[in-house]
Amino acid sequence: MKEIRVRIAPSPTGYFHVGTARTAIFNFLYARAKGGKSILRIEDTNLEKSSQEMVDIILECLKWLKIDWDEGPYYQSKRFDLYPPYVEKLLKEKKAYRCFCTPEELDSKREEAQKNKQNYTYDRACRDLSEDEVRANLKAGKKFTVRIKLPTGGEAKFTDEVYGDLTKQYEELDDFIIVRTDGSPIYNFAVVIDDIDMKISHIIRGNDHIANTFKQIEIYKALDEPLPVFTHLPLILRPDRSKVSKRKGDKSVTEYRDEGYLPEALLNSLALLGWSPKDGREIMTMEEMLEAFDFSGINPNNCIFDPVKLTWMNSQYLMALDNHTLVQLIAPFLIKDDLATKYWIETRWQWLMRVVENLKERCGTLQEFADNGSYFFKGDFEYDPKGVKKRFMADGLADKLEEVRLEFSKDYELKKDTAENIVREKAEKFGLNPADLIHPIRLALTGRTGGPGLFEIVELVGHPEVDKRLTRAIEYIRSLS
RNA sequence: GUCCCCAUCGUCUAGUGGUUAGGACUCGGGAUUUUCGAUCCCGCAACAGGGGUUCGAGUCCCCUUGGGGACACCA
Repeated sequence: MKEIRVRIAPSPTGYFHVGTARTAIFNFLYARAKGGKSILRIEDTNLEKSSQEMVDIILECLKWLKIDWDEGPYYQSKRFDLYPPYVEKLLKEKKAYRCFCTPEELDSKREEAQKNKQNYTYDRACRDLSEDEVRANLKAGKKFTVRIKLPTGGEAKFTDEVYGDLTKQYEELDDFIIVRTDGSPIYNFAVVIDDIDMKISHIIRGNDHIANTFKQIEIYKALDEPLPVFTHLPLILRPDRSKVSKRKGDKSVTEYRDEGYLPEALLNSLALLGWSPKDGREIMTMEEMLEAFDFSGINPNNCIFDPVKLTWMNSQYLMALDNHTLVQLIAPFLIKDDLATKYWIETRWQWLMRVVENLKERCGTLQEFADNGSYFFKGDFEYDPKGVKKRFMADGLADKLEEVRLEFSKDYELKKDTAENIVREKAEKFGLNPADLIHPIRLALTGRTGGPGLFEIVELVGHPEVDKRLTRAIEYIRSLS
């Protein structure tokens, strides 16, 4: 049996969006699941926009998602010498021809067609030039492109793994250009030659390439090359059902990363767009996905990526992480938000692991550890106004808190059990429910109305700081009346 | 405009002629908890419309509608 070879072929224009990532994931999964090879090829054919910087982003994102490849990265732009022999062959066999039409001529014809609401196709003006005419034009130094010669009737067809039999009338296709005036290959041509050269057996890409596929199979045919297996994936659309784009503010993979999503969660979410395992599992490791992966399970309709579900999935992954890893992962966020320094984090690792333990089931992203737990690092927060109304207004609260503070200050260790005993005893003494004391203390210690258990917070924030924060709150409450 | 494709809860989906149309996220309710969250339980919510075919259509065919994509010497 023929070796299975797929390619991951991003183009370094724009940015690395979730659609590109999803296509990469499916290629990767297919190659791995079937014991094939994956090839990374950067499609940077003659585009001023493509830069090393954009290429680096692609590489970075793939690595972050842990999608690796067996060969490459190859750069299309560095393979220009690969194409001429194929062009020669097509020309010699009269399966392609030189076109001397100028861009201006073509543009005006296209405009004309559009004005008349006609569908524009190239009029094949140069298709049947005699050899003498061609020679004369060449001698006169006329610039030319190379166009492929397509049948003028009948239908082009191929079988897609997801969409089934696809057909298109040849009248709808024109003798499209394969080589530019400057000798460089057009995308559709370069892709086919590269795929042939790299012995790609399966082409897996977005369904926005279906129209290209009709053109590309003509090149394979003209070259007498066997067709690869085509698999077109449904597209990922924006919530308004239009195409994902940078301009409209759609997030790139790097943005998801920077907001604190885990690569495993993003990958898992993306793999579940258009595909689902037979048993309906959702949270799956790469190994589980590989085991269950099967193209017959691909749903042909386009879909919308739901960031809310991604956050849910991310939180599931977050909760499953061990505390050590979690501290490692949140460290950059703490530093970025100026909550801690690298050195400080290193010295307080054990303590951070306990903090993280208390925060992990309350966070959807890594960023939220910094957001929701900022009071573990800084005491100069504002009190939540709603909380103040609800929790700081009880009669005589300041005096009661002062008593708690004094009792707390007697024990320098201030473990959570001690703190809990003190609060409960005081509540009983005051004739209050423990909650009536717990909530104001939480607000005093964190500025917030929710969060981890109060006594865990007391222990983690620690004695002198707890005292300081209670003092500040007591003063604040007194200033209210 | 032309061509191609698609159509099950708001979203992601299961379903391949006979199902109370299932699951997940979101949302609502309950249990639990010092709060929030997590967890568990319950609930709201869909076969776009119309014709066929068939004893029987979410499932097959046609039309309509809706949506998407492609129409470059871009990739």
